[in-house]
Amino acid sequence: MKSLPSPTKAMPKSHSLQKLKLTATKTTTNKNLPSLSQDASALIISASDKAGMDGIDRSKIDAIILRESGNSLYIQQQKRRDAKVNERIAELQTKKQELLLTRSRLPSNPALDAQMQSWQASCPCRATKVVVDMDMFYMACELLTKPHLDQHPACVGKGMVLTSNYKARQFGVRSAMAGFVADKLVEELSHGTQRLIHVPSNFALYQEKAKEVVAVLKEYDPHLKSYSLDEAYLDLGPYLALHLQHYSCKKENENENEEIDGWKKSDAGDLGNGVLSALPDELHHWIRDQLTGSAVKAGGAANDSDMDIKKDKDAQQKEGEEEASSRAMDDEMQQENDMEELNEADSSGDQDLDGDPKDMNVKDTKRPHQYQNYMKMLKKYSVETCNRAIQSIVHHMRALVQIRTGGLTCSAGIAPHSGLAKMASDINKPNGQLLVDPHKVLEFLHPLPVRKVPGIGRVTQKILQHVFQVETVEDLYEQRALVQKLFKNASANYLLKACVGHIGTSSSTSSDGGSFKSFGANSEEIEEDDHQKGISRERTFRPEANYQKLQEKLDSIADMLSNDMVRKKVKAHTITVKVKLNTFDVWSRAKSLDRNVYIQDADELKVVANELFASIKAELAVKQAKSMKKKGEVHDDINYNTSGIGKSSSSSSKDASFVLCCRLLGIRCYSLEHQDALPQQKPMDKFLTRTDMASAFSSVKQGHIQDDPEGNDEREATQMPRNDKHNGKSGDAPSPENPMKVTQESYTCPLCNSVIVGDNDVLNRHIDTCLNASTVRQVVREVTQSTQEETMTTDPKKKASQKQKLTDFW
DNA sequence: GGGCCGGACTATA
DNA sequence: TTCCATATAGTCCGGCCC
Ligand SMILES: Cc1cn([C@H]2C[C@H](O)[C@@H](COP(=O)(O)OP(=O)(O)OP(=O)(O)O)O2)c(=O)[nH]c1=O
Ligand SMILES: [Mg+2]
Repeated sequence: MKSLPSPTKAMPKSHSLQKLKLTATKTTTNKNLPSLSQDASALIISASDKAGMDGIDRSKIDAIILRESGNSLYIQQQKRRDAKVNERIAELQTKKQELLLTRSRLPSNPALDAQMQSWQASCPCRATKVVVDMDMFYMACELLTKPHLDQHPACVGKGMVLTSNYKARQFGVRSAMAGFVADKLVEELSHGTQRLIHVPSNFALYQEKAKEVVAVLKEYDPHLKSYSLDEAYLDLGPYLALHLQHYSCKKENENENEEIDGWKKSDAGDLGNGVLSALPDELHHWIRDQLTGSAVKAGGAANDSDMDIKKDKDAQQKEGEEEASSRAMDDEMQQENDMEELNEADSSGDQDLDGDPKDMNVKDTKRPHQYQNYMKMLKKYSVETCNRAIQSIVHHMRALVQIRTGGLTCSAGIAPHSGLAKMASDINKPNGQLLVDPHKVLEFLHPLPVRKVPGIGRVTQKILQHVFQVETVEDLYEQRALVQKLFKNASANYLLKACVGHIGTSSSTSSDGGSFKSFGANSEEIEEDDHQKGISRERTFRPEANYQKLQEKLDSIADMLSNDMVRKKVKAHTITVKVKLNTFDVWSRAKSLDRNVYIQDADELKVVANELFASIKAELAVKQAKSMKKKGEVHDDINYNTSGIGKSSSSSSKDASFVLCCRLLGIRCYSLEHQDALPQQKPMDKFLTRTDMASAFSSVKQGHIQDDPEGNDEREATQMPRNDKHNGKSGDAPSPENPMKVTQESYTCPLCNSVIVGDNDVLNRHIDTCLNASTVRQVVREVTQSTQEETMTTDPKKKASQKQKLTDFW
């Protein structure tokens, strides 16, 4: 029912929007689930409205997607997920009613409004933050050598669409879509006229091209941040300042800049005289050298003495020319200052010149005074002048990217805040750019659908829509009082800041648990902890139920991950194993090693991973046992117990044993530390044993080129007899998995796998026994684990005790 | 009450 | 027939320990 309002198209330059304003009360009465589309499709399909200028009816696209998706296990899982979201929405609606009581809206909160005012006021007075986003990146890289492909709808990725060209987008084909669905879209919507071409992904190529792009961009901002291959966040403040300085020296077109003279003279003096007639290229080279020159110094210092940067401050200062600071001076920073001192924002920062302790104490290490100086310089020029200049600079920059990469185009957003720039970069998407005037932030922002705000995804959007009747950012602003009350701190703050344009770093949301996190803001603030937080590997495969085979897969993943860690020279303190059942339900279990214990070795990783995997299996068994007991009995239908655990094959006998059937396994490591920063500590060497064979992997390495995320490679898969229902359980080996089918009236306990003869009562009694054995979990763990003699483990003691229990239990 | 953990969720490319 | 990925990161909350 009620389909989501078709997302607005790629927002043409003019911000004509379509906010269906549902004024006033509207839902005061319907307490629960007003009009939540039980369809689930709301959360599942569409909702994206990417830049793919489509010429085809959106409803047709959605219809095909829905039809092709059918009622697959995947879709079923999506619906379960959607149902949970609906529950949350219902809860929020209730809370909202409690808050509102009879009122239609909350009274304004002066404190809140003041706070928002300050956020708004902290907006940098010039738009210098730039976000560069490559156009259909992967595809564009492929088109470089296969330009003919662009004449047809095409995409990168086989099983999954990683990205697509515009011809394909017209048919609704977009990122993260299943390949077969994409095929159908093209076939049907072109009336059989065209077929979607799939290009295998080639990460090495994308990385290579990305490197070329970054090389160009760094000439404009040596401190740029890029969070993915196709995106970069830069702050052209310094560049812009030097650029303007040059021209103002050249001709006095700007009256406003008097005080700035000091700067001009000292820094660009020579340029002012000798490069007056510098061509754009020469000017660029000069500025580039100015920036990179200092960047090198600053960068080096920063990297080396991460912790002592504060001390370096003096040193840096005397240098005078280094401006590494550009990074440090960030929206976020300003914001923080504003928060505490609720003033300034503009002109100030003089004090900073002499290491101000207060600023320092806050995590922020280096306080780029230099950066502030550049910003001060910019203020000497009118907003219009700055806008014009930076537009031109960015235009040249994009052209340079295209030239240096042999044809790749990109789009850019320019704004006073990185988040805004990010949003702006999407608007003139194919090979275009857009600047958000510092004075017209809200005019740009408010008409946009909230989904456009980085950090607000499908779920948050749905919540905002159904609980607050919020469609656009302006609607969100209007609901600020309620938003503040119903969302958790971090989330509420993020949303509130966002609706007044203060979009930098993000966070996550979801009011009662979720969270939305955004990405690094612009060039600074976050910078300091740019160290990797986690590293992981996961693999999807044809659903497999044989535990041993699954263990082998897990081991292989551990090998890959270990290699990655060795390459990156990091060790992990916490390991988590992720499992996706054939039902698409995901489970994970984590374990932190003993204090100060970090691992990297493949074999050690395998031990921990297997342990965790076993524990997942055990817990799922318990889960099934409980649900089974609750339901009163074991039946042989395809019970969809969300745990996704199917009972073993035997379709005839009432077999309660469960078979953990997964379609994906993954290992994630976090709490990372650089190996060199760790004391040699090899605690409990005796347990680590390690037959050195691990070193075998160290060889080769083609430089961690990310694997192809696009589902099916050519991994055997595809073929395989697959007997009807219940994916075939091959003749399981000795593993406890598929207990030989038992004759009628006998059950197999999902916990201990022992065969129980008797009726349901008997079975339930037995299950109770198993469940009551508080040690079940550990037991199972031990069992599966025991196979790996030499269990290293970080807790030899605990291990021992478990072993004890194990023997007791059994 | 602070800090660490673990597990579920959300988000982005 | 086939038949929905991979890698990273941040938030929130309940538990547990001290
Ligand atoms: C969105 C998305 C992108 N990607 C990859 C493929 C994309 O080419 C690359 C960059 O993502 P995007 O910038 O989101 O998309 P794009 O560059 O292909 O197209 P656009 O012109 O709209 O910017 O990241 C994925 O692998 N999975 C995803 O879910
Ligand atoms: Mg892109």
